[in-house]
Amino acid sequence: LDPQLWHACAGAMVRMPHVGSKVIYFPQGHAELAASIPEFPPSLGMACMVLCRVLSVKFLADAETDEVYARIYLQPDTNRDIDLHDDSPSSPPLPEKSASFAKTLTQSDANNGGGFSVPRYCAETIFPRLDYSQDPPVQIVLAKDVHGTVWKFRHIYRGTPRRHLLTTGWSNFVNQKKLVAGDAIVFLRNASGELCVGVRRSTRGATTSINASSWHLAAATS
Amino acid sequence: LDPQLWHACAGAMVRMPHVGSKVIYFPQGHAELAASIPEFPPSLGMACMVLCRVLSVKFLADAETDEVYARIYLQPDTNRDIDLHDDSPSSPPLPEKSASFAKTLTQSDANNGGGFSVPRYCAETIFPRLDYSQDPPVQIVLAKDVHGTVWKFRHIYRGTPRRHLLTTGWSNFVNQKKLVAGDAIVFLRNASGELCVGVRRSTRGATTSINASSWHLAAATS
DNA sequence: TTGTCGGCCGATCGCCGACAA
DNA sequence: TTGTCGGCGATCGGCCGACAA
Repeated sequence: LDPQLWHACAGAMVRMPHVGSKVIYFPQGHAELAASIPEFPPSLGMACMVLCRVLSVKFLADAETDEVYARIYLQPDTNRDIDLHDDSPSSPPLPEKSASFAKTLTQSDANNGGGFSVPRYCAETIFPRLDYSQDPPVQIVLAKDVHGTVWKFRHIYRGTPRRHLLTTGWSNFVNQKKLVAGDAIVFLRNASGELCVGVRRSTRGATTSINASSWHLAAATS
Repeated sequence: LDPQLWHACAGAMVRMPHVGSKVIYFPQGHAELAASIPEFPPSLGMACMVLCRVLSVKFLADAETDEVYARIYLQPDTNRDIDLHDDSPSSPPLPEKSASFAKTLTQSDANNGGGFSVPRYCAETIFPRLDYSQDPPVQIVLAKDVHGTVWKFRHIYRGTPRRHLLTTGWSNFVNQKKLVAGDAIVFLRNASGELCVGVRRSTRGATTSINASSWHLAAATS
């Protein structure tokens, strides 16, 4: 899974810690977010926070919903003094600028009767160059999702006044991904120049839950 | 799950042992059918057959495919002499006669474009009585599947020459159950007079596999 | 008796520009 | 610039009897 696509789907608010950096783990905060109560090793005691080292970070996406998440392995750190200034706890903006664009789906976008209204900025900076000498200008656009699956869209520039639209292929995408108005779609041109597409679901209904049983604290010899 | 519907779906070849009866369990035969190798308790040794008592028999149907199967608990029997004559190892034909009819789906039945051609015998003996004074005779038929879900079909007697057909509702049933030509459908009128419907999938592709991990031999104190 | 086919009609899908926010 | 709407043409689902096996 492309880290840039992952970050574009997660949104700009999300910063992930680097491997080797120090973080503070809050068991209670984790427990409150988890769908079921995670089991903590008794050695941890009832500490409200645990200073940890990040052993590994894996960027993942749910196979069904495409929702992105990360699996982070933590090791309790023996160094008791909480001095986080020497570590950069959050990842800096990615060095390679990858153009991305997110749009929340309108009712018309999500209606199965129609297509997708592409904001001009997205069409001109993210999509492949369109040949405006045609009338109307049309092209087929291919985009990879988080699983590597390629989706095909007909991209046309038409109407009065002129606007960019995705028509054929869009309806299929909406149905397969079960998108509804309010969900967001992310288009991104990654470092290799490939067009990618991701989704960011609206939080209505609190569908996002953390599977507590998949969480483990690395056993610390301390 | 109605035992009569279960037997109708399983077919006439399938006979199930009664609770309390003696059976011979063949570990190797079981292992060859199972998807993964079942683990046998070491106390069993390498016996090629084990004389057992039937502790319980539960008639079940797969939640996804509707395929019927049974969960049977066995207890190794201390009585070493293999004299099965006093026990009736297989269930006799069910005492209450419940009319049932099975038909293998033709290409036309499975085509999404069409309906289901009901053999006359099935329509006249299994289906609810049709009012032939109408022109054409039509009725709505309700049928319960193995999960208790009720399916609705339009049953009409029309055409020249006249024949029984299921039209509206049939296509939906075929799609939901993922039926293809070669699969069989079972109609049955159970003891309570309710119409039931089951499926018996063709064995092409050997989709039926036994989940070995769900099998256990009752620990015998012997 | 019943499996397959072509006809046909209505529903739905989805592409379109008009219009207005 | 772009969200929503009504129009409308193409496609598809599905009901029908004809016909033959």
